[in-house]
Amino acid sequence: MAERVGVAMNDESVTNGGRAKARNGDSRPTLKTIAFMTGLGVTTVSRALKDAPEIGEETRRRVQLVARQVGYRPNRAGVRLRTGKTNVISLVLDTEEQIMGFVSDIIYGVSEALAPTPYHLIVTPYSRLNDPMEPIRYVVETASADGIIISRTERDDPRVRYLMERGFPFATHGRTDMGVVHPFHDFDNHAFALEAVRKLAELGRRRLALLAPPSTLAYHYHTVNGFSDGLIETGATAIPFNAVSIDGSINQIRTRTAELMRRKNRPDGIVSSAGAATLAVVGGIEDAGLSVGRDIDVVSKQSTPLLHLFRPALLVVNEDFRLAGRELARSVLGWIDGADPATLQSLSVPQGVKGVGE
Amino acid sequence: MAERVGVAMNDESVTNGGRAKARNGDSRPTLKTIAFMTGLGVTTVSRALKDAPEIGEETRRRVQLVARQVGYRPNRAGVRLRTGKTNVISLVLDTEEQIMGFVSDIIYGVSEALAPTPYHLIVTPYSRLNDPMEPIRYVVETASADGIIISRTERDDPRVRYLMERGFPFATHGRTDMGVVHPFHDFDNHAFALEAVRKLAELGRRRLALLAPPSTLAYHYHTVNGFSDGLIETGATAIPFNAVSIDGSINQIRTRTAELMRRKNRPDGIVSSAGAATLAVVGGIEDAGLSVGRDIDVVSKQSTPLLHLFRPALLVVNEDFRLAGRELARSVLGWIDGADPATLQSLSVPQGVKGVGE
DNA sequence: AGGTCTGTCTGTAACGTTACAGATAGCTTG
DNA sequence: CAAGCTATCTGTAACGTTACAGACAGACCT
Repeated sequence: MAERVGVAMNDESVTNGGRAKARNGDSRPTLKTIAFMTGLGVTTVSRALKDAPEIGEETRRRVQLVARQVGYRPNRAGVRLRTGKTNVISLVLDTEEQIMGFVSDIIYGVSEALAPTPYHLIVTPYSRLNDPMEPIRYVVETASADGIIISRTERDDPRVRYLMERGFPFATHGRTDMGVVHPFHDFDNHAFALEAVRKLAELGRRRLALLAPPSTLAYHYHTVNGFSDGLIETGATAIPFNAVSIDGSINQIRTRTAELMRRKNRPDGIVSSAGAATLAVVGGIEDAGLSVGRDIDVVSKQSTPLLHLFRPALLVVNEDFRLAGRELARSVLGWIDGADPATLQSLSVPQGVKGVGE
Repeated sequence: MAERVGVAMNDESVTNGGRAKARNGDSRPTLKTIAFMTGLGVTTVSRALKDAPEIGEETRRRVQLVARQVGYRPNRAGVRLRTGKTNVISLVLDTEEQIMGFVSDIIYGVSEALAPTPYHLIVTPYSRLNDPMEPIRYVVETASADGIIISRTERDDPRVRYLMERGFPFATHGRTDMGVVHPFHDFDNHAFALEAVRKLAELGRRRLALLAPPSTLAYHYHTVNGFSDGLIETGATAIPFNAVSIDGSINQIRTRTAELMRRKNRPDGIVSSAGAATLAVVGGIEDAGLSVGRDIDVVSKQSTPLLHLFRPALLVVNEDFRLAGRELARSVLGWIDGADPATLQSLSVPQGVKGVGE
């Protein structure tokens, strides 16, 4: 048996005057409810709640008090229909993405940044095997979000071009190389690869291989360039990894690594751009009868501090994806709020190569 | 320079008659656009598009053709405001969740199931350190979704109680033990633990420890019961794990395991309920100077087939979280569509304990 | 012929919000 | 004292959709 709840109201069906028309207790309060309770017009209530200038101080306080009392929350559909503002950020994710939970870290990071705002996070999936433009077009055409966060950014990314043309707010995880200014957050992969090579050189390693991101992605180039710069600086030699990237399957990476390690001129140092891939690399090394830390050293990025449990001799550089999520969210929100995109770019600098326990 | 697009329309500001009022080419088409183009009323168009019965066959086809041509997509805000239907499913996630990407797998699974529907997925984060009811209340009170997916289900879960009372559609990841019928998807953790014990017994292991889920969660009990049943069946002995669950930190689990392994009556078999935790367990075992496969065997659940790369001797049982996501989505959608909740429960059966390469 | 039914189609109102264009009252100003 | 200002507050209309209550024609009965 339901208790009688709420304030008694004259639910007159006045169609034109409208002042007294209001819902009774059961459904959630609207502006009309508060208007009725305070004896004000809905317009006044609406403005009072958003601190508009032409509202009397006392009225404002009264309205806000009542609104708090009845637990008023603006109806998103109403706002959205009227203003076109969705209060939604769309995170576009590739469902082919492999293993290891950096995706959840990004999501949590974005959520964290969105929590104190009225924005909701909606996940828009796609498969990179199909058309990567499709989800972007969908969001823009149906205006289902106020901003978009993109990952797997390419050097010349059609999604970025499309969104720039339309002036639709977005931020990319990873920089592009298109000569256009847009918000992004990126990890400094050049610095990562450079420091990795330095570390390996320091350990006396001279023949280095790089397991890079797929060449379609922007940060492939940063990584490769950092690696090259490191080779030049240290005088070490590059041993090419045979047609495989961190996007390869576990088994593929493992096999290719084993092949590589059985060659005469095998590497004595490897730089790996992803934690999960590194597990496969180590598997391949050991398949070839060799041992990490003795025959070879491996420097790997990792997003979760687990690799040392695997092989204590591994060297790691941490990449914080939760931070990335936060920064990306801050960037899109900034753009939506009208900030200059040039000020919404951030780079996360690696904190150095670490051994076990460091 | 923008091309001239779209059909020329008389944008008369007829306020009452209304038939001819329509937008010109730039913004997205609405029912009014199609009504104008076909010469029909908006109501007719609306009904024709949803295959309502009282629309003539030819009219229906004509409307649908035009709609397709102009790329009509219903305005979500309009629908939502009018009908109260949000076409949104909320996935409520704990941001304290540790490591390893099973969260992304669930998200991808849910996305997959939602893709062919008009539903969007919104991620509603919370911290289990604060009030777990808060996100649920928020979604229900603001009617910001048509259905909710809950994880970290407890045996007697207040969220389930709350939602049942209000008849709000939801599905839980994990069963409850509350005597109420509600949709869920669960992995058969009883079977997992039972099979794990059997396998260990088969290998001659007699003193078994269990690293269980935290006792707040429903599947803690399934796991513990399966483990117990296995002990009874095989006559093996339980060695209690000292106050630690898979929710513990990596270091905590590692330390506790090492302590355990240094005791006189140390276990010669361990069952672990989570892949990430298992890495720590193995770390602890080796800290104590012992070796997996020789001094002890470990059976672990894993969501991503990576553990064998870590220690080939590990035994694993796979849990498919993408499948879980799909099933959870199907369950909520089913409830929303009015299906009997009793038919929306599913259990995923472990596919057996596997060694390397199996 | 008059009535009723059926198959199609129709306009109006409403969901909750905000932009806009006033309205009112009290004050100041010339 | 009229005119103008300022500080507050107001109602109406519109965003795009669907529920509802018809309206109209033609067919079918009696």
